[in-house]
Amino acid sequence: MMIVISWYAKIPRNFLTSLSLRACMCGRYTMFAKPSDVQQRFRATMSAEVERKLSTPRYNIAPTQEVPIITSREYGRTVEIARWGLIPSWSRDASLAYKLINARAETLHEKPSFKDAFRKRRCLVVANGFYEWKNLSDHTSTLLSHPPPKKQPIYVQLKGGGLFGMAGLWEEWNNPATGDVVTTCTIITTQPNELIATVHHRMAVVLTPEGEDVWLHQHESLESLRNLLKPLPSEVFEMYPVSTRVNAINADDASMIEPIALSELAASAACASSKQRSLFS
DNA sequence: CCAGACGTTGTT
DNA sequence: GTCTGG
DNA sequence: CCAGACGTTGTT
DNA sequence: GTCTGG
Repeated sequence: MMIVISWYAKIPRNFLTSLSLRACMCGRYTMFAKPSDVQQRFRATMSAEVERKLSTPRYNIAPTQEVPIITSREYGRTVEIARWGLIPSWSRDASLAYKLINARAETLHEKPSFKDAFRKRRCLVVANGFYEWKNLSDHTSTLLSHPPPKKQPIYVQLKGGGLFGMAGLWEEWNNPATGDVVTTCTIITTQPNELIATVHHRMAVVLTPEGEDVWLHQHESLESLRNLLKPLPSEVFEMYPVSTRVNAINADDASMIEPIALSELAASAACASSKQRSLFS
């Protein structure tokens, strides 16, 4: 903490106020609702196996892991399980997957990796909330000799903590090595609303229930689909800092989303502008 | 035509 | 599969 | 997203 | 630094 204070003293005021804090979107999220709540919220059916997998609440879902998605089938909506990280059907191997955890809304209609899935395989990625990491170290590092890298994880959810669907795409890939069919998915990102813009320049596309209906409808015009890929207003979200324990891949329990005490906000409190700091209270 | 890439994030 | 680069 | 690895040869 | 794994 003493070190943090000494940095603060060295940073020119105008520099501090122009500091833009950065973090990443959609690299980690939560889904801890009961299977029956998922069914009800999305009017979807699920197999016994899916129900079994959803019965474990998740507070730290990471790329490459199995996640629940909502797809639209001839017989209605279903909850299915997909691996997070899209593998296009034409991939020779699975190496692209770790790169394709997000798809940019602005360009997905023209990218070879997403184009076909955008037309034919849209889905909802079911979530209770997601994490962002505020990077508090980059600009200050040019002024200070040895600043320790500081990142503050922030949890974002709908006010009240309700379930929501993120716009996603899914694919089936045939693994030539094993013959297995692998179902994968990706989460679409777009420009942020004002609240999330204080943290980062991208955000996941969260749909309204009405938007979900359009997104999952099989024969929508590409234009009306693209119109859905916009940020929901700031007013529907709330966010707060959480423990860095979420950094550890294997940490996964309800304490991940507990607000941490202001006294634990060392670096973020020291570096954040007053406007950004107000978000913590 | 064939060969080769096919992506996002953040950081600089 | 589909697009870009040569 | 963060954490952790980052390699080959030969031997078992 | 960059890639893979979770």
